[in-house]
Amino acid sequence: MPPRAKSPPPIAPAISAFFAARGWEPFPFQREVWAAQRDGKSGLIHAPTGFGKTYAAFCGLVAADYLPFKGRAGVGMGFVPHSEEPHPPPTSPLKGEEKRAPPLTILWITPLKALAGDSYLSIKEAAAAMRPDWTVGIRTGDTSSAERARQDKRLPTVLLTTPESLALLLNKADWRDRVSALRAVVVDEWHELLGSKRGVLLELCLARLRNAKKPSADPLMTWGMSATLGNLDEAMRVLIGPDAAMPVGNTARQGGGVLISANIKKDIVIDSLIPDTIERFPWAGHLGTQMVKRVVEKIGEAKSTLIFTNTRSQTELWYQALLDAAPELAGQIALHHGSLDKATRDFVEDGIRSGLLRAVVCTSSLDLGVDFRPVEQVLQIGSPKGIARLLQRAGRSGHQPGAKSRVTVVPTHALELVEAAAARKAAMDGRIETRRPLGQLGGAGPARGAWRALDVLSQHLVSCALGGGFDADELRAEVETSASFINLTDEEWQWTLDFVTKGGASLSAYPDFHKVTFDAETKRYVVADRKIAQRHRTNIGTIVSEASISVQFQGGARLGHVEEDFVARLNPGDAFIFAGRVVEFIRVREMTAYVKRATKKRNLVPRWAGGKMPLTTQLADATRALIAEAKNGIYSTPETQCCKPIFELQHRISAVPDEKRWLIETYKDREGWHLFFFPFEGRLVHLGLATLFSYRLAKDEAKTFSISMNDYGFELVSPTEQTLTKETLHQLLDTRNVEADILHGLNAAELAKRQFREIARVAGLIDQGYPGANKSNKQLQMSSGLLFDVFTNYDSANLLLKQAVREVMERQLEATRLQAALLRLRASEVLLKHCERYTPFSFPLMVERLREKLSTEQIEDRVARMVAEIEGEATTSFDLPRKRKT
DNA sequence: GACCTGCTGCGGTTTG
Repeated sequence: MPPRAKSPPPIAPAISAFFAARGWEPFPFQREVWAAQRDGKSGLIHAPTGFGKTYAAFCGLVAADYLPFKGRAGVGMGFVPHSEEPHPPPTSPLKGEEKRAPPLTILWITPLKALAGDSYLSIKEAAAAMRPDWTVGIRTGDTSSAERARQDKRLPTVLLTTPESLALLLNKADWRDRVSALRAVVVDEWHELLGSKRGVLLELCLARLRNAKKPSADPLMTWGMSATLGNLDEAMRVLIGPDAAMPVGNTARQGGGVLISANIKKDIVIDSLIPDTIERFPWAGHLGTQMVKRVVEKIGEAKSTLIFTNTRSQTELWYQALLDAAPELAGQIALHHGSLDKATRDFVEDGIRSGLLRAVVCTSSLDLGVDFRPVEQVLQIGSPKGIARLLQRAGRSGHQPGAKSRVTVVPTHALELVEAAAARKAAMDGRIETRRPLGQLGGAGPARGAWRALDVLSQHLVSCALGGGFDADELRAEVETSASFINLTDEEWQWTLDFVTKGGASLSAYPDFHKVTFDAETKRYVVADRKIAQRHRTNIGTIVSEASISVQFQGGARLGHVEEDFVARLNPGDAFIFAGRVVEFIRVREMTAYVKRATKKRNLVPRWAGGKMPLTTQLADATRALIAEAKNGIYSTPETQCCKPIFELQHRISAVPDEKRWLIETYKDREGWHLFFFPFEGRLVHLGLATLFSYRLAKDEAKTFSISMNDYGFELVSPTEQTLTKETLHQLLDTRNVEADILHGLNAAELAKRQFREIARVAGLIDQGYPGANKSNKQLQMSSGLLFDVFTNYDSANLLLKQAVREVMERQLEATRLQAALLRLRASEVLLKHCERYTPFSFPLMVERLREKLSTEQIEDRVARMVAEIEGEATTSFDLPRKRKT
């Protein structure tokens, strides 16, 4: 008989003692969490950070595992178990060894490696106090090979990992044995994964884990933790899978999910830095550096400040601007963004934690992750773009129960003041954005135009073939239990299976694409080729980044990375600002740009091609509502009050729209006929509308339009006469054939081709190369472009091609939102104004368009002239975005 | 000497 492990201490007192020893309040909804976990249910916990969600979830699971499944009434913190009879301590399957830790019992998934490390410390501490027999470990890409080897022998009782590392774990042939004792999966920051392909990948892995449970075993619990979302119930359903469809209360096995939404009152203060005189405040621009003095003052008011910006280059510029304005801050401020070297970022993060740094200028790289207690205030430079986003950032300050979170929006142009006020109103009313699962549009459930991420499914099929092989029917049934693949059609399933086995219709001649083979003996799909297996494992995951070049001091430290295109335009001797310093470019060798400290003046800042986030629907709605107030002479916020002169001018020379009326301005000058439309629907929808309108206007007679857009509206300019009547407008707003017309108007093939790169990568059509030896962007784009052409010509039914078009429609044009916008505009009255000059609303659109076309000198002249024209009505300066001279 | 537009995230190995 194998020796029995030492009995763990009674659990309830251990949990109570753990909390008591630290003087912690229990998590306010702890009873609910634990009661659900005791009954083997799954669920989602939503509460502000700093209230002990992690401990609540973990301790409950510890107790749930410890006590027998039936007949428990509760544990710890005032709960008393019905039965004092604990589970028999786990015994080792390996003979002759003493005191083996229990096998993998809890899987803890985080979207960030850093978060895994952070939670590890908390969990390790809690486990040590309650279950000294448990082991806790981390497995991410950073895990050492020694630790990997240890884990490969035997996984720890609690394993913290990422979705990608979990997928890799399921690639191992014996994964089922390793998870046979698994009781619960916890997904931290689930909202970060939901709505992306990473989330889809995780859904598939969770379906695997659930399905691997023997019917006789206790069910696998899934617990998620999420920030505030407008659709928490949907987020929970997607996470916990088919459990959610079950009625609550029959048996523990069938219990539906438990949504624990802790409406803990968290004080959040949102305000704006109001410019001294709005008359001198820009109408356009994005940089906002004219507020630098005010920001320096703000920094002085708090012990520690996070300054969020919207782009990486803006971070670099603001860091320099702050140092220029307040040289005494040198050494007390730092910057942080995703293209900086990890060592620098770690250094900065430590500086915030220890309170050494006064202020850090950052991008959303600091939105999430480790807790920064010393942070007292948050500044947001420029539009926050969304309410949830602003709240997330506000939450980085006042990071403990009872403390106030505060964020101050620093506007970069006048209308951003209105956005800030709108965001505050919406936040106070609890109007928070939803995050829809990928491919699911409109209301709940698969809607018209819904699409499925078959690239992720393809990757998953190969993983399953590697992870012990699969039976097609069984796997299909399992896949369909994940929310993303509910109602998967026969065609989609068969196509994907063909794709991984034969490479689809056009690649059947190439054995490299026959990844999965059918093994007649075992009657299972497997991966027979070792090379294919290895290549698959090195390419797992759904994140596709732009290829980049590292920047490194010659013979010294790495600074971070910039994009190929930027480096391609540099000549040796050129200086640029990067990582908060001025460096001089020397040369490129093997995907590394070598630099040295620059003696000359800086003149360049790298630009990165990142996402162009539009104003969210909720924030756009709230902004329109405040503008409508202004139209009626109501200025209920300090921000709109400040903007009063601008609204009055807009009203005088054009009109101010409201909820029932939308504004179109026309204007004619030497350049041609200008049409300005102001739906206030966010820039992506505006791109779609601009494309749609220009296509429809040009359908009958050949015409060309220049287009520009921002989050408030868009402009069409025609060199030939273009007038607009209410009749033509009616035709423009026709909701029929919208997608077809947009696809005609856009170079859709080109867009889809670009989008296809990501799909080809995720589906395993192209390799990224080994980490550290990544292929260049051009290589990737070339091979994915080649495949795109091959499919288009020889395999037009390829479902990945169709997915590429859907992704362009939904991600780049927000087609669903566009349809809704059309309906709204059709139902509204139009205010059609012919204007004699540019207005506060149209001015930014004009600047936006000129920026694309004109050189710096030309644009300066033009803008100066335009400002002069407006002068007298209201004077304004402008913060003009400039084209870089290269 | 002006003045700068677009976020984040992960991942492999081992046969001497």
